[in-house]
Amino acid sequence: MATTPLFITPPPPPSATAAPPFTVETLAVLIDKSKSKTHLLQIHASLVRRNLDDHTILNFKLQRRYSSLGHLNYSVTLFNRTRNRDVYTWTSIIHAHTQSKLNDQALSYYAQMLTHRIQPNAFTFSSLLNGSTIQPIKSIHCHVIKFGLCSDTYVATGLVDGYARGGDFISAEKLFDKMPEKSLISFTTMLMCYAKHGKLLEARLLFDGMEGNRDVVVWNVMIDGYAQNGFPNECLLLFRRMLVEKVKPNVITLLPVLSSCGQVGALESGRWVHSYIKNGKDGVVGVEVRVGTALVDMYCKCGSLEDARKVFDKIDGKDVVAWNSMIMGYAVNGLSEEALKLFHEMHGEGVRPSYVTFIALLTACGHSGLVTKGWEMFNLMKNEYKMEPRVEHFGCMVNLLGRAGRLQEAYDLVRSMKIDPDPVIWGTLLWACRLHNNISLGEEIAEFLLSNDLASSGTYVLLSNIYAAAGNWDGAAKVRSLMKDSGVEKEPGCSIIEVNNRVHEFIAGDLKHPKSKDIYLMLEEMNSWLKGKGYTPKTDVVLHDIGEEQKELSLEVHSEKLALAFGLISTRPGTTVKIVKNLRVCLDCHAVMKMISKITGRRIVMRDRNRFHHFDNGSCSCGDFW
DNA sequence: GTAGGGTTAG
Repeated sequence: MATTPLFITPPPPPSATAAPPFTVETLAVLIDKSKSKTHLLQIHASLVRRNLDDHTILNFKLQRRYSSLGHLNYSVTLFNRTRNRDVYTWTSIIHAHTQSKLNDQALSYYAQMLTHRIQPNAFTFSSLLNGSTIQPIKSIHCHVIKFGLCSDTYVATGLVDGYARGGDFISAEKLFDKMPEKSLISFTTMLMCYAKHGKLLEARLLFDGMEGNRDVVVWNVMIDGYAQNGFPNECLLLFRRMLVEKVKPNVITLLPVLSSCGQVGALESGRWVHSYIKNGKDGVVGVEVRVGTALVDMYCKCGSLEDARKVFDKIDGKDVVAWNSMIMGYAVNGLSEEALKLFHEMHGEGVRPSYVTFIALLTACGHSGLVTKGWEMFNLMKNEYKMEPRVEHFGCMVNLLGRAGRLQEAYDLVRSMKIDPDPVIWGTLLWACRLHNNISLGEEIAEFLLSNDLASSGTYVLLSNIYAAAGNWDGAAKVRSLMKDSGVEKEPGCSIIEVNNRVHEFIAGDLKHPKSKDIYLMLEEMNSWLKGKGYTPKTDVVLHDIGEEQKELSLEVHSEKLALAFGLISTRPGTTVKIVKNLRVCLDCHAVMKMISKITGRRIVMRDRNRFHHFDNGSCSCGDFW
C-alpha cells in the first residue's frame, strides 16, 4: 500500500494567538468544502495543533475528502494512523477503494474489519458493492444474509448489480424479483442488466411497466440497449417516442441515437439530431467532445465526409477518440491520403495515438493498396510507440498484403504471429485467395479451419466461392452440404435505404415492401437500360450450378438492386442515393451501380460491411479494388 | 460523520 508521509513538516508550537477559535463543526465544514490537497493538509495540520487528530468524526471526514479528491494514498495513511476506527472509518476506506476499482483491496479491508470485530452495516455493503465486479459475489451475499441486511434496498440493489456485472444474470433476476421494496435505481439496475446481456425483450417489458416513473436515465439505458445490441431502428423509434412524451434528452441520450443513425446510414435522421443539438444551445461555437465524436462517426458512416470534417474542426479539446473517428472515417471511405495527413496533424498537436489509431491507419493503407506505407505504420507502432500489435493489426496487414496479391507474405505473417490468429484473419486470407484465384492455398487454409473446428459461415461461403470460380461444382456442392451438416447458416444479405426519415429494408427477392410492384417495374426498366448499354450480368458470382438464365434472375433481385430501384423511384432526380448493405457488395451489383450512376446522372453512395463505395458517372471511388 | 444508475472509435 502507498505510504506517502503525511507529516513532513512538524506542526508549529501551540500558541494562544495562532489558532482562531474554530469549533469541531466549523472545521468539519471546512474539510467538506476544501478544494485541494494543500488546503486539506493545512486543515489537517491545524487539527493536529488543536489535539483534534483523534477526533473520529473529523478523521472520517478528512479521510473521505482525501480520497474523493483522488488522493487515496493520503486516505490510507490517515486510516493507518487512526486509533479509534469505527464502522464509519472502515466503510469509508472500503468505499475509497471500490471507487478506485481496487476491489481486492476493498475486500481485504472488509475482511480486516471483521477480524477487528467491527460489525458491518448496510452502508458497508453498499460501499463494498459500489458498481464493482467484486468477487466472489455469492460470499458477499451470504454475509449480507448473515447480518440481516437483505431487505435494505441499497444493499439488494448493489447485489443485483454485482451479480449482473459478474455475468450471473439468473441470480440478479431472482434477487430483484424478491426485493420487498424497489427504488427507481433498483429498476434501472435490473434494466441495465437486461440490456447488457442483450435481453431486449425482457428489458422492454420492464421498461414499459415503469411507465409514469421513468427518468431520463431509464430512457437512456433502454435506448442504448437497442443501439448496442444491433437494433438501431428500435433505438431511433424509442428516441422519437421519448421526444413525443416530452422527456428532455441529455448528452448521453444523443450518443446511442447518433450511433444508430450511423449503423443504418440514416443521414436525414442524423442531420435532424445535429440540428436539434445546435438549436439546443445559443450560438455556442465549440462542440462537446463526446457528442462531436459521435457526430463525426455518424456522418462518416453515412458517407458524408464534408459534414464530418466540419464538425470535427469545431470540437473543443479533441481527444484521441475524436481523432480516431475522423481518421477511420477517411480510411473506410477510401481517402487514405487524408487519413495519413490527419495522423500527422494529430501528432503535431501532441496527441498520443492509441491502438485504434493504428487500426485506422492500416485500414486506410489497405483500402488503397499502400503496402510500403502499411509496413511503415506497423513498424512505427512497434518501434516508436512501443505498442505490441494486436490481432486486429495483424488482420489489417493480412488484408493489405493479401489483396495486393502478396499471399505468401500474408500467410507467412499469420504463421509468425505469437498470438492466435482469429477467424477474421483466416477469412481475410481466404478472401484474398478467392480474389487472386489461388485455389491450392485456399484449400489448404480451408481444410485447416474445418479440421480445427474454426470454420464460420464465411469460411464455407468463401471456399465454395473459390471452387465455383474455378468451375469445380463438385467441390462447391460438397462444401455446401458440409455447411448444412455443420448447422452454420449463411447470413442473409440485406440492404437498407433511408427515404423521408424512414428506413426501408430489403432482402434478396423481397416482395414485402408496400411499393413492391413499382420497385420491380423499376428493376425491369433498369435492366433494359443496362442491356441497351451492352451490359452482361456477371453470372460467375452465383455459386450454384444452375443455368445461365436462372443465374441472371437470381442476380437481378439482389437486395442492393431492390434498394437502388426503390431509391430511384422515391427520390427526386439528381438526389444522391445512399444504400447500406450488411455484407460485402457483390461484383455484379457493383458493376450495375457504376452503370446506373452514369445513366441516371445520380451519385450512389453504398456502404458495405467493409467500406464505402461512391459511384459517380460510371466509376467508383474504390477503383474496383475492394 | 456514511451508500446506488447511463459514455464515443474497429
